[in-house]
Amino acid sequence: MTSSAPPTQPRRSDATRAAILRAARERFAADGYERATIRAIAADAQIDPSMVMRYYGSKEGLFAAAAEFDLRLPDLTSVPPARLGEVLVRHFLARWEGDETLVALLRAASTNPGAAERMRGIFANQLTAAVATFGTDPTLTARRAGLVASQVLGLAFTRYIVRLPPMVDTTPDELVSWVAPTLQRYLTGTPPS
Amino acid sequence: MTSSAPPTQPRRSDATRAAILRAARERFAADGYERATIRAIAADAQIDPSMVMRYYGSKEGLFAAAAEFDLRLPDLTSVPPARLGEVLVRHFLARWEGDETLVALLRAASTNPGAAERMRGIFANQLTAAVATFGTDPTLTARRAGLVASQVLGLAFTRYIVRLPPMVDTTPDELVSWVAPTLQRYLTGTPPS
DNA sequence: ACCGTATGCCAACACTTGTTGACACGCAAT
DNA sequence: ATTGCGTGTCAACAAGTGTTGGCATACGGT
Repeated sequence: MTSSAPPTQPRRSDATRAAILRAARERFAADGYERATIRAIAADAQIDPSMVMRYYGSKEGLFAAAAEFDLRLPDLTSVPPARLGEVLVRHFLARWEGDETLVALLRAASTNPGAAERMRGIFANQLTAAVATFGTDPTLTARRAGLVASQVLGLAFTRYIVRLPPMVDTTPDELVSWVAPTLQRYLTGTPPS
Repeated sequence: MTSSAPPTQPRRSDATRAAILRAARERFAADGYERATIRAIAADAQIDPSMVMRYYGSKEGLFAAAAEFDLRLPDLTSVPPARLGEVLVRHFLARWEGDETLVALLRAASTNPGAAERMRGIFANQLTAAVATFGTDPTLTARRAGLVASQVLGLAFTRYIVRLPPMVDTTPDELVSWVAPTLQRYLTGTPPS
């Protein structure tokens, strides 16, 4: 997402590349890595399967391009410490509802080692970095971030992947008010004995 | 798991059937539904692929048999209400570490609609039923159960599927003490405004 | 001993997969 | 007009998939 490309002049095939990427994200999000076939993606993008290979090299390469993702975490230092949990849940929910890339990554991460590795990278780097910005015991930072990830990914998993009815039917606002205190404690709570 | 079969007399092929089921669970847990091939499962069980078809009908049938699962939730009415969260996390962790069936189901549920449906059934029925045993507002029971599922499945997802390092390295006891208060609030906490 | 049946293996089918190479068209520069 | 190259289509390959039918063998009941 939002790649800052070097000032290469636009190619005539940019529209096709974008169509492929869009179709790929949809299919990966809906079907997972293995069920999303290059033929189906090409059909959605209304081009020939061989174009996918030419522009992205392989299925793995296509997925790597389609699963580029930035959590776009806000600057947590400018957030009132007591509202960290609320801000985080709300941000994650908005990020998920508005961009299916993360759902694609989530689905694929269950079965594709490369996707799992990327997911690990995203949360280990971006989330842990954000948690580290406000000064708590540095030895606990990784664990706090991991716990936050567990609740936030569990929320996404039950709501967007498994689609548990109570999690699908609940409004984002209600989810925020239930889950925010959890993240708040994971982030700033005193470690249990 | 632990199926209570009618008193049919033991077949000579029971050992083979069991070997297939064991290999299937391992493969489904390690690779997910689509990457776990019948040929690989048969090779693990040291029999011919056609035997799998004869005894389980199809790959879907094999998965259905291999993913039979009971959460074995304890009787929550005999638990001190203040310790419900702790008891639940500990139970889930133990259940996961000791039986790879749930991991198989979890992996498969990401890409296989049937597996997702089964996962929904398990949590909608077994967990919701357990939550309903202690009397809270019945209109909130499903939501409470859903929230518990989100945290518990997120724990499993980050620890066993994506394998986020901080979640893998943390001992079960530490996880319990962090997560128990979360479940406790989801189960018995007053609903937020 | 005989016979029906359960158990197992082998070979093959029909299909889908990712991937590749050859060939046609159209644009831009010379 | 001609050359080169980017863009696109078509057909095909090799490998792997779930699945099926036929055939051998060994067991259990009579």
